[in-house]
Amino acid sequence: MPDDLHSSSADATQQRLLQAAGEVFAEKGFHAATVREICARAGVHNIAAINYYFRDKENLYAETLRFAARSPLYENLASEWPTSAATAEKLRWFIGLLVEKIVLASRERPLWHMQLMMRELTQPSPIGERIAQEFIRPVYETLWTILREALPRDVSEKKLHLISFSIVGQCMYHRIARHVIRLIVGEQEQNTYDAKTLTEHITEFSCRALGLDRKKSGSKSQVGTRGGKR
Amino acid sequence: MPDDLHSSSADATQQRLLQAAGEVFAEKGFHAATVREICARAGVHNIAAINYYFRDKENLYAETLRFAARSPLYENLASEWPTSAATAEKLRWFIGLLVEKIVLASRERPLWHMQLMMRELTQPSPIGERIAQEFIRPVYETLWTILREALPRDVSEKKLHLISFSIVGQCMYHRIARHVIRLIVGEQEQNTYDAKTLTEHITEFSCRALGLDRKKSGSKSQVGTRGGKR
DNA sequence: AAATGTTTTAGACGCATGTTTCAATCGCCC
DNA sequence: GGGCGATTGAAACATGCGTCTAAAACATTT
Repeated sequence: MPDDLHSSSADATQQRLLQAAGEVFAEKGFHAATVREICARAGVHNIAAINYYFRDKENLYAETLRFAARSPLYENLASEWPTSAATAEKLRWFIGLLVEKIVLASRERPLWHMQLMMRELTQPSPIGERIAQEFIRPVYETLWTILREALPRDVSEKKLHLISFSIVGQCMYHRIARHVIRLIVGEQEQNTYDAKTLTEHITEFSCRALGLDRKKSGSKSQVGTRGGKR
Repeated sequence: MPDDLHSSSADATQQRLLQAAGEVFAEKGFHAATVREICARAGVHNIAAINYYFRDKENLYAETLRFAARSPLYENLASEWPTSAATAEKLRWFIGLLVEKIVLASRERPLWHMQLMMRELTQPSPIGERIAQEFIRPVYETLWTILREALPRDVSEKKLHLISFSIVGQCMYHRIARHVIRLIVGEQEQNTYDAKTLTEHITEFSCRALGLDRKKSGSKSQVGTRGGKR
């Protein structure tokens, strides 16, 4: 028999605890989550392990949040920037990133990462406030850069803020209010809201609102509301 | 001395408990809220009052949610419908209603009503799931009616859903992510986001996206992104 | 094989929670 | 004024929580 058969071999219990804690915290929140349930889901038979590996429950929570913050979103924001593309295409790239990395559960990463982060963003706790702030800032700064380039110079900073909230709000709503959306359209249709569909819709909606053409970086638009089938 | 001077005269302790419970539940959530803090904030010196007037903590929570659901939003949705106005004006009326009654704290009603409702909508609990569902349904049905009239007939139902989520998402984001917004623009600027400002921006943004004119119920639009100061 | 540092186990601890109990008090009607 | 239901008061209850302690089991090195 292979020597890595017994349960606690390669996958250190510390990492299993972090994984399980992330899931439970994301589902139930800090207070409703119990260390006993976390240990049970991690397959750890004793609850003292949390105090052994992590100091206490609060530190465990902060650690899971730190882990979730190390998302691939960061690297994408920094590296894969399409510098040469038209402004409308940059906006599509940004919206696609938000939808793919935050809104929808990606196959590469477990879904509790962004669930937990959203929880901290909508209801910040003293424990993870800082972490969540440092997570969300670069997102808006990236969007600002794109919008500054896309819009006329005389657009006020306040208007720019409102526009960015309109765009980010559209994206985030599909994660934050996913229970409401499921209620309205049913689980079946919600499953058809994949990354491509949402990105296409929100980009189209926003570009028309801003008068951005999809081909060049001009500021005039061509309208005509034909949604059609998809 | 007047006979209604003592603290527990006209304002029944039951109502003070409901009010206090609503505030605490809205701020901290069901689990983090304690009956002792609720009683303290209500000025009730003994904690058994909660089990006396309301059966238990869960029922108290459901009762506060029921109270919050009886919002003036309902009456407005049913009665003050501007039937004769242009479709763009109907959309502005709807957005204005959402912003005023849900997003911003109105003077007429305490702010915990919608705080609590948003909490239940974003993270539904078995206790209040039904109440929250019955609250949000009419909102979307009203928006559907407006959009159906405003958009061409060949717009698919799925597209209509996506559009409605784009509009509602823009509005709700200012309540759900108000901590993020405060972080981004600062508390000072956030205070300038009054009902009029938000309604105007979201209406303009959405009407342009849909190609709706602001005067007639036509489907052509006139663009030119001039934000300017407000 | 012995020693040493690391991890796991079992159990108990103190504390805060929601709930219950029962007596005391108040308001009101006959 | 006495009787009586409704309300309030104070204390105690059981339970579940996060944390701690100390010994056992394990792994690794000497």
